[in-house]
This record gives sequence, C-alpha cells and structure tokens, in this order.
Amino acid sequence: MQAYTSSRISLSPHLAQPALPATLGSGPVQPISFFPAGSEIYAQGEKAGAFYQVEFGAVRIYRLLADGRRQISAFHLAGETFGFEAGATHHFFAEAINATGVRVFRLNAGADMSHQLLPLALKGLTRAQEHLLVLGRQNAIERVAAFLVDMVERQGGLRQVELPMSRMDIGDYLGLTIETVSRVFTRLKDKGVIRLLNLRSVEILKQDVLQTMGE
Amino acid sequence: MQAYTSSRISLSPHLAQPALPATLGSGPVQPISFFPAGSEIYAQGEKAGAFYQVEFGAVRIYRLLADGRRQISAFHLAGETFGFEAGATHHFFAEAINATGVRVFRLNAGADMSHQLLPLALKGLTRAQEHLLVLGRQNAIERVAAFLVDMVERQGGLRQVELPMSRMDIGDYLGLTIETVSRVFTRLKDKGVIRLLNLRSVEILKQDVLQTMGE
DNA sequence: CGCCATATTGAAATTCATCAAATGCGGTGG
DNA sequence: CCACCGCATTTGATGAATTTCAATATGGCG
Repeated sequence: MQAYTSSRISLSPHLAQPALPATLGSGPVQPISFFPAGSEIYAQGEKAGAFYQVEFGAVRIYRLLADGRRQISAFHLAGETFGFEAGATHHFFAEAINATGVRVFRLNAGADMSHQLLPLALKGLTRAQEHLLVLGRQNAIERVAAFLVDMVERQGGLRQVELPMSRMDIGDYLGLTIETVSRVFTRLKDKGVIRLLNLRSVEILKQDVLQTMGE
Repeated sequence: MQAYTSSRISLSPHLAQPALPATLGSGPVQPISFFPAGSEIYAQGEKAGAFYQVEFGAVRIYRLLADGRRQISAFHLAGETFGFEAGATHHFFAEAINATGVRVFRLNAGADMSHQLLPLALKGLTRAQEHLLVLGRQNAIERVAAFLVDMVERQGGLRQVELPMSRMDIGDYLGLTIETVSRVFTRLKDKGVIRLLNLRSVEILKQDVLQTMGE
C-alpha cells in the first residue's frame, strides 16, 4: 500500500455527500493519504485494520479470477466509506480510479467502533445484494440504466452526471464487455435518453425512462 | 409473516454448524418458529427488528423485479443466521424452502447487539461480494461448480451433498435458467465429476476438478 | 400403481462476447 | 494556438453461449 501521505492536500470544495456522522469525525483529525490515479490502496491478502473515507476522487473495489477476469463490486465516491472487512485480511483490492484523497481511520484494538461500523456494513450489504439482482437477472441495457440511475442518486439527482471511471471499469462492474457498454450508451443516446457531453460526463434527458429500465 | 410457533418442535440432531457464539445463546431461550415449505418468513417492505437462526431446514433470501424475475441472493442452512438489515424495513423476501425451524432474536431497543451483529454483517457482505464475481464474470459451468463447492464446504466437506432447493432456486441463485442448470448437471455427470444420487443429493467424485472450475 | 409437478433433453432464436478496424478525444509539444 | 500522437472508445462483422419454446422423461407422493 504505497500511500503518498501529504499534509498540504487541497481538499475538494465539493464533496458529493456530507462527511461521516459526528461520532466519527470527532476526536483527533485523521490523516489524509493521497493516491495517484491507478494506485493501490490495499490488496487482497493484505492485513486489514482500518477503514477509509473518500475525501475527493473515486475508488474501485474488485476481485480477480486466476485468468485475469475482474469483477468490480463497488465504486466509492467522495464522502463514502469502505475497507471494513470480515477477518484479519482483505478479501478484495482497492484502487484509486483517479487522483484520490482518502481519510484513514485505524481500528486500534482498544476502541470499539461496532456502533459506527454496523450501519455502514449493513448498507454495504444491501447495496451488494441489490447489485446481485442486476448482475443475475438484468440484460445489458437494464444494467447500464441501473448504473446511471445509481450514479445520479449518489450525485444528488442533478441532470449532469460525472463518470470518474473508464468504460472498462463500468464493464467490469456490470459484468459486460467494454464494447457492450459502449453500444448501450449509443443506443441510449439514439433513443434520446441521455446525451454524452464528453467521455466522462453524461446528461440525463429522460430520467423517468432510465428509472423504469433499471427497474 | 405467518409463523407456526410451536413449543414441541423436534430439533434436527445434526446441525451443520455450531450454534451462535455463547453471547447470543445465553440468557432466556429464544422461541422457535416453524415454517412449512414455501411459506414466507418476512417480506420486502415489512418492518424489520429481529434476526434469525436456522435450526433445521433451509431458507432463501430473494428480490423480485416488476415482471417477476427473481434473484436469490443467499441460501441459509441449519446453523446460519440471516435477517439483519439496514433501515427499519426489509429490502428482501425470506422464505422457507422446505419445512424449517427458525430461532427468532428480537432486537429490543434497549439492548445493544452491535458486537454480535457486526461480524455476521461483515461475513454476509463478503459472501455477497464473492457471489458478485460469480454472477458477473463466470460462465454457466463455473457458476454451478462454485455453487456445489460452496455447498460442500457448508456441509462439512462430505462427499455427498444435499441440495434442499429446486433447480429453479439454483437457477435464480446463479442467474441461469433451470434448463441451463440441468444441462450443466448433465455435463458434469458425463465428465464423471459428480453423480446424481437423486434430484436433491449429489455425490462429488472429483472435488479438485470442481474446485478448479469454480476458481 | 398412477398421477402430476419437476426435471431433462432437443431445436431454434437471441443476446452478448470476440475479433477486428476505424474514430476521436485528450494531452503534449512545437 | 494548433497539429500531432497514443490510447480509449466506438463501430462493424461474426461466433459462441445461453435463453426460449417445446416435447419428453422421471420420480416423489398420494
């Protein structure tokens, strides 16, 4: 875990979500680590013992098969937390998608954080199970629609959505190839449901249609 | 939630796993509810406020799309716990697969169960995320192999595995149709990897091959 | 022993992946 | 500021895997 810890990081002025509940934010200020695009935050098999809050940037959590196939189980945007796991070691990889600042909360043996962690773990569990429905039972266009709706909601419901991740990341999150993801974007564009402002930002023209597609 | 609570249930003498940690089992004995095959334990939208331990039988947790497509996110066998969720209401359905006895632990507002629940939630989270890899990135035969390996492990690694659920349940768990599940079973049989003793029990002839397929 | 639901098998259709080529965006340097 | 370069993305053609539709077989239970 090669972190570029810095004390003079300029934090993003526009966090997508409020910070953690006051109970977590109180006490001594936690250090912020900076990770360049593509760098590893932790690896599968590594010792766990901390959890993380994204200050700015975006993080992908994933797992690999022996032959290199990758499944991204979650993206984490500014304000969101990740990294708490069962057992002493990480079961997944965490990487910065682009330049990312992360606040690290070390779990020291003494303090009991169950109260804070349980709601986060339960929320993560619900998200993962909902994602199972998408991967198990929805077709390509429904998957992309569900993904876009989710991103809209996590970015405050604005018409314009930023996609910090590549098409490959989106594919590996949705269980599709990049070609299929690209074709679906084109189809949604042709239907007048979305508009591609540039590769990384989408304008939602028909939120209701998208909503219905993603169920 | 139509439970047939009974005080004279004969518990299965062979729980697949030990009961909950002593911290949960201590205190007043929790009531056991009996659910016939196919009956609902709780429904999506229903008020939460308890968690459950399977005493005997098996439970499926699932979610539905508007058009009836179903994704089973988890099966729970004897000894396993389920039902804790984020928020005040259930996001999923829980049904008894066959005649099932469930020990109900009500969460009363006073007592704090974070310590007991957090490890369970984290374990569930890990399981769900691993299942995401299966649904997102593995083909039909790999999915069935992963499923069988999981069932073997949860039943103590014996050569003979009991499958309490139907092919339809397995399909809805693996994101496949019943026909595909059936064909894969046949293929595994023809390859000499498994032997179908009857519809609900499988003998594992080549555990290593299965293990490798399921990654 | 026979019935009926569940499961298996078969053939055709569909969706998505793969392989391949072209486009274009974003960043760099002149 | 503009042109160029490299890489991500898009688009196209083909193929493979899985679904769908349909028929048959099986076996669990009365």
